[in-house]
Amino acid sequence: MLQGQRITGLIIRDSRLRWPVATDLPARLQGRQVEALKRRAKYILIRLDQGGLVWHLGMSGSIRVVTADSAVQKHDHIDLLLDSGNRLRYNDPRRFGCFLWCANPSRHPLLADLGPEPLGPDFTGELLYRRSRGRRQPVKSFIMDQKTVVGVGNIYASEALFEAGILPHRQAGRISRQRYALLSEKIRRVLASAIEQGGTTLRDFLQADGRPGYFRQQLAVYQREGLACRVCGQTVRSRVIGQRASSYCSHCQH
DNA sequence: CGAACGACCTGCAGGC
DNA sequence: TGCCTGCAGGTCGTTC
Repeated sequence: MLQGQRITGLIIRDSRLRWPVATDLPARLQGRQVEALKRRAKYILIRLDQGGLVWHLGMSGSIRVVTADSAVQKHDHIDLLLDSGNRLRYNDPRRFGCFLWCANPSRHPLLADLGPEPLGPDFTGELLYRRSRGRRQPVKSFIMDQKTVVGVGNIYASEALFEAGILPHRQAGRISRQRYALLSEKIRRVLASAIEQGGTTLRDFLQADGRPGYFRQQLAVYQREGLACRVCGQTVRSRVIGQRASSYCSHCQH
């Protein structure tokens, strides 16, 4: 339990992340008490008795709970020392994450324009429909835009569009209210299912406990280009949309 | 304003 | 075997 613990120190081994870790962070954090732990989109927000932290794991970051004598591994960037004697050790091979101090983490500018949580009550088909009017961009780009809804990355966007029977390159502004109702439902279902299975392991991604995620086994189109669609048998196709590989079944999706 | 796209970075796969 | 290239991912910042 992190809440209630006091921070006894911070070790910065490698400050190179998306933004350099501030050199005054150890001094700022020393002696602070953790008041609350929250999440918004993929940001971890830690409220302290004075200020707090905005922490993002990028795509390859992980945190493990270790003790002082645990061997340091490649890409271990930061240790957050706690008065329990444990440490939170942050490892991030690709350095896409960040570790930022903020006077009020939940009001950090990075969070200002984020759309609703996909599993929360504010995310509806009606919202997708309204926000998409007049938009000419592909629907896949639209749902991957964090201003539309947070948390829908390339894998889950591809899968949800397949489940909803919508072609990824279809113009967002030309999709009906009814189809967006279905799409919002599928986005929720796909994300909930992926979370249940511990995420999707591609190459080197692992869960916090070191086990792989098992959602990969039920991917319908993502990274299945050239293979038979699991529903109709037709070959899964792929094209680049918004600089991202996007696979789909042209028989099941319209 | 929306939209497109480059940039960041490393590990891995594939080709030679 | 070893080198080189290309790709993958999340999301900000810049440019059109």
